[in-house]
Amino acid sequence: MEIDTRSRILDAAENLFVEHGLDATTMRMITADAKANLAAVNYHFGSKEALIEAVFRRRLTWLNEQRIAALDALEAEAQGAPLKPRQIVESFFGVAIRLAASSPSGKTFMRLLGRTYTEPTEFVRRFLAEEYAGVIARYNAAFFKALPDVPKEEFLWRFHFMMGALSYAVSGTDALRMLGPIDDSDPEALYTRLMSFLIGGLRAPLPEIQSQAVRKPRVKRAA
Amino acid sequence: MEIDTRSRILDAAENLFVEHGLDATTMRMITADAKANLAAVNYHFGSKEALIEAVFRRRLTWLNEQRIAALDALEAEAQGAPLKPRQIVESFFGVAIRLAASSPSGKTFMRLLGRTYTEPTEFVRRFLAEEYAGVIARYNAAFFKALPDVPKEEFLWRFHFMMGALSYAVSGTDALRMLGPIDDSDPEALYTRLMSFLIGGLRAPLPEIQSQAVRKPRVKRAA
DNA sequence: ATCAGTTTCAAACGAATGTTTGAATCCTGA
DNA sequence: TCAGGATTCAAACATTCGTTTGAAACTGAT
Repeated sequence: MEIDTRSRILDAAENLFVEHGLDATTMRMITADAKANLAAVNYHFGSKEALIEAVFRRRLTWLNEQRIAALDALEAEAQGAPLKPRQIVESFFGVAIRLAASSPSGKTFMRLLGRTYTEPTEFVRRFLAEEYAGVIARYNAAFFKALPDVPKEEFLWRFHFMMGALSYAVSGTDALRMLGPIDDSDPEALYTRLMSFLIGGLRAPLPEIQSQAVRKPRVKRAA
Repeated sequence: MEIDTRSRILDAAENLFVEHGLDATTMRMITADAKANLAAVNYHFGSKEALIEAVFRRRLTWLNEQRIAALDALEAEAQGAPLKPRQIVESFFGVAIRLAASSPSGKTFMRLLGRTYTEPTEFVRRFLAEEYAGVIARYNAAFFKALPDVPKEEFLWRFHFMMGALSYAVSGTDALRMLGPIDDSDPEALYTRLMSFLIGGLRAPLPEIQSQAVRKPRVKRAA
């Protein structure tokens, strides 16, 4: 037994959460996989909820730091000029895809994360929002600077759609496999494929929304 | 009490499944909401799993029949000529969006469905795949006829990405709300927004995948 | 070698789960 | 009107869940 019990539990939990979901993964499954006693989770983490939070925080904090750093680097290089939308998208989603591609456990985590956005469990959503608040604010500002003509609401929706595509991209190809024979062994290819799709969606002509309120000035092309 | 117990249970279960997830929704919550006795679910459906299956089948069968019908209508009108990719996408995703927009319970169901694609529960995935098999085959054929130059694998990936965007589009704006103030009250606007995004993604330039195998002849534009 | 602090362990806890039971009640057709 | 099947009901079933407990085992510094 090389690694300490705490880390073994984190790893085992991460894998089991992806495979069975948060609720369906029991303490007994986790401790059995981690070759630890049943009481070990409560001893090291306090509760199952605290363990879930620890599993997410371990990776998510790092992930969002990387995103901020990527944006910092881009903005430093641009010296005050607006970034290209493509650069912004690539820095945000690229970090995620690369994490998924870097290691089996990274992929495991990204699958878990993608699924959790829509998970209705209250406390998970709460600290997810909390963990994301800073990053979103930064990227929002960068996008508004890059595309001042695009209404903020339109961009938010597209960002939301992009998150959905990312989620499915990493969230396992189980659903995809039922559509036909698929090769998902090449992470680099996945990155390229997803990026093309995301940029295509982002740059699509803005729809003409028939709003109940006064119509905003129309912009034909997003970027 | 107008409606019969069986229907009341189906409606209550559908709502609760969206709000709390499949596992976290208990028989006691369902029967309480449906104003029925605890034993009623087992009496009318046999088990909780059978109830879940019934909840999905009630809507999903109808949904996919609509999709087939929409495709039939388009192909009849085209008289053997290939359809435009935009038509195909609109007929597949449009049916889903319209169901979500048609009624509160329709929206409820679409949110549930979107979340379930990535749900790891074995038996749910199995009959989901089974229910989708026919539709996917039809749409695959239509797409290949419309875009014979696009490698089937590329299209499958983009279809997968589009499903992700659809999922997030309907799967509640809980996640979206944490990004900023959002108005999701207008289903028509959502339909238009999502369509623009999907078509933009579908028509994006094909990525140049550096495959390990022999490179397929490259096509610069998908459609 | 001793001992305080940390970690592991087997066992049990109460609460909540899906399901079953058998009697009570409702409804319908003869 | 009344028998008989369909439905509802309160109660209990066996399991399983996350958590707690108190003793045993281990660890490293004095």
